[in-house]
Amino acid sequence: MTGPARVRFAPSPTGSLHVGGARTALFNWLVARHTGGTFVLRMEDTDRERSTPASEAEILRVLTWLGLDWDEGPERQSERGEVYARAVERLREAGAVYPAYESEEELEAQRAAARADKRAPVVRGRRDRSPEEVAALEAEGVRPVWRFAVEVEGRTTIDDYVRGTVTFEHSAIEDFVVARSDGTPTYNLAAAVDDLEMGITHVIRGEDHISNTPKQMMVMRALGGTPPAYAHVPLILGPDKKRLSKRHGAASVEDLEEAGYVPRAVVNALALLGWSLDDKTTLMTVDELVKGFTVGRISKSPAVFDLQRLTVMNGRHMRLMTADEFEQTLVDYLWKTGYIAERGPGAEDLVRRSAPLVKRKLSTLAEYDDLAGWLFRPLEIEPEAWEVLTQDVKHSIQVIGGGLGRLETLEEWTVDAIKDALQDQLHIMGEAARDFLEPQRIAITGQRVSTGIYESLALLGREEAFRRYRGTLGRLAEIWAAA
RNA sequence: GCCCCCAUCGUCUAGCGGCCCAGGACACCGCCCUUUCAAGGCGGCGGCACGGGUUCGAAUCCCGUUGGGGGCACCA
Repeated sequence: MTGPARVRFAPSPTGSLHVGGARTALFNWLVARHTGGTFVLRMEDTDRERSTPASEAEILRVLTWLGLDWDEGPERQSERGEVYARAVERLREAGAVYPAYESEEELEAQRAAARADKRAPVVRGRRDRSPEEVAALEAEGVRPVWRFAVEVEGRTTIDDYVRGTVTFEHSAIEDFVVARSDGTPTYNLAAAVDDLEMGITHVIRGEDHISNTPKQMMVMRALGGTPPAYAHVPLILGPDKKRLSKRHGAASVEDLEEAGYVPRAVVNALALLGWSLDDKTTLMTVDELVKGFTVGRISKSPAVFDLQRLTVMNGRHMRLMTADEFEQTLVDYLWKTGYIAERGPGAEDLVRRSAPLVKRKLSTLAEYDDLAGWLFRPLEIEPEAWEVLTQDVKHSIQVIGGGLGRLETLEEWTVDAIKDALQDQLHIMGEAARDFLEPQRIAITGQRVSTGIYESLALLGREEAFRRYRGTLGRLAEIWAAA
């Protein structure tokens, strides 16, 4: 593949953007950017029943979130009725299509017969009706569909970038419908006409479309055009090896966004589903992907989508962000999910100040609350943490009291000063670090797992830290007294 | 039933006849580092679906079997 490519992403706006669709969009976008070409966005909304403006808006929003910008469009097939009508007219003049009046029952009978006969279930209408016969049917009010007259002999061969040469015998291809009885175009007509008219050079799409490809090629050729190059990419599967769908959990890009994944990680993970740069590279920036992406390295076999892999990659990408970038990403996410709003004034500031404490520890933005949630509420010791303290009440009181006593002597309240003081104190008391520091953590955060202890104390401020220390000591003292 | 495609560790993959008694990543299991959890470092476990060919030589080529996926609408 050399020179600037004109590629397109052509989703049907009938729902949110799926992981599989997103990857198709990404591959197309990468080819456009890699070759300095053009990325065209086209809405395949000829199905008026299922297509919705809301779905289209959501797809555009998600593509933007992923950073996949388009150069042309969105074109809408629903607005190109005349283009398709003209194409059908040309096909008619060329004798490539014919009006078919067969009833649903007749078609079903044809298919059933073929099946019983162990033949391909192809449907062919009668191409040789006399003008009188047609006139009679029309008089009865029967509206025909227009079918493509597939050559019965021969074959159509796709030269596919990922699959190599794929051949379809015409005998197994039915006379597919090109225009419905109400005059509207079908997918195979509209897609072929658009790919031709929009000057698409490379069609990169899911493997589920491969059996449509010979039909679309026939339409293009009947129209006097030359089909583009094709690359049919393998599908993305769920853990059960079935095509990825909603029932597998997070299957749409929107789900991933809500679950706290960042665009660059999603893009990286998506690119690596069915594509690889070499035998080693896994963590890649968008720029590196653009630079290294080629269709030639797309794999042939379907890939299982592994959320755990994405999660690891997400953590790595977040750690690679600058402090400011991460802070802003976190704040944006927590506003979007309502987290900050629910916590009222001052919450954003607290999130910003705690951002450095969680940057190295998060693998998704949604985990923020697990580590830092304690900052937003009065001390509240979780049961498992309380159990740790009450296993040896006396020891807990000594250690926490020792920590507090030492901290009270501090003149300046900084991370370094706090760290030095507590480290020194644990040595004086002859305690193992773990035995000494875990109670301190629980005393102020109420959690066994949280942001770092020194940083947490510093962030909390002297006064609030002491209040929490004393609160915990008080509760422990009550138990000690009762015992 | 018919047509098309695919087949390397649990998962994502490298491999396009000798560099491979198969390399990397995630997961898993140890160890190190360490204030918990992580992160990071080191090591381990683990795979060429099966059967025939072709070849001096096959994960790589051919055939078959098995398994998996996709398609078969006046849906896209």
